[in-house]
Amino acid sequence: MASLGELERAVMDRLWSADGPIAATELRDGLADRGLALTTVHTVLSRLEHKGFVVHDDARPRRFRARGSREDHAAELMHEVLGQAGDRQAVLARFVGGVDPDEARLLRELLARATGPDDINR
Amino acid sequence: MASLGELERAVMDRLWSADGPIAATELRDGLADRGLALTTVHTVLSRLEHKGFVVHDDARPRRFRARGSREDHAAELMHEVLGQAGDRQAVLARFVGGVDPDEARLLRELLARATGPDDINR
DNA sequence: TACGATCTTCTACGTCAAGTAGAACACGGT
DNA sequence: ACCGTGTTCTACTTGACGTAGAAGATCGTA
Repeated sequence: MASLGELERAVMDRLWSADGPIAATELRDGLADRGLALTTVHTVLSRLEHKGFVVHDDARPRRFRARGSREDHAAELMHEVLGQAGDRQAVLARFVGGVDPDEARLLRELLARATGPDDINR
Repeated sequence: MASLGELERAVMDRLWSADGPIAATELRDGLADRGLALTTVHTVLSRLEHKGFVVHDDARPRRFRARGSREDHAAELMHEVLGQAGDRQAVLARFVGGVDPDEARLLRELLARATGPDDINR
C-alpha cells in the first residue's frame, strides 16, 4: 500500500478531520505554521489523489475530501501488517498482550457482538 | 519507527526464518535470485543493524541474527498504527470487523485469558 | 467586456532513504 | 608469507516527497 510522507500526512489529517470537502486555500491556512505556498498544497493534493486518498469535485475553487476515514485507513494498515506477518496468530497474541485494559474490554465487546453467542443469533 | 525497504525486508525475512545466526554469504545465496554482490548484503545488514533490527557477533565470518521476532515486529507496527490514529476505539472496531472468524475466536480466547475469564459471558 | 486577483496545472529542483556495488583493508589457513 | 575470502568504507543511482515558480484558466467587477 502507498504510504504517506510527513506533509501528506498532515494534509490528510486536515481532510480527515474536516466536516465536508475543503478548498486548497483553507488547507494552506490550516497549515499556516509551515508557511507553505498554495502550489505546494496543490502538488501534495494531486499526489494524494494519485494515491487514491483524495478526490476533488469540479466546482471552481476545487474542493477536496478524503476518500476514506482516518479510522478505515488505520484499520486497513493494521490488517496489512497482520497479513504480511508469517504467524498471524502469534502476532495477534502479542498485539492483544499490549493493549490497555479499557481497549481490551472494548475488544471483547466487539468480538462478542461480531461472532458472539453464535447459537442465539443464527 | 524505522521502516524497511524491499531488500531490507527480504533480508529480515531470512533472518527471522533462520534457525540461528547466519553469515552474509548464506544470505546472499538465499537471495540468489537477485544476483546481489556480497558487499550489497553487507551494506543492507549494516543499515539494518543501525536501525536496531540486527546484531552480529564478532566471530570471523560474521554471523547475523534478528534482534526481535517477526511477530514482535508486526505487533509493534500494529500498535504504532493504532497509536497514531485519532479514535482508537473506532479503529479497533473496524479492525475486528475485518478479521476472519477463526482469528476472531482466537482473539476472544486471548482476551479472556488476559483480563480474566469471568466476563466472557457478559 | 476587459482586467486584475485568484486558483489550477505543469514543470522543476533539492534532499533523503534505499538499492547497488567497487576499492581497499583485514584475516586465517596452508 | 601469501592468497583467497570476508569486512568495511565510500560512492553512485533512483525514486519518493517537500517545495515552489511559471504559465494558463476563471471569476468577479468596473
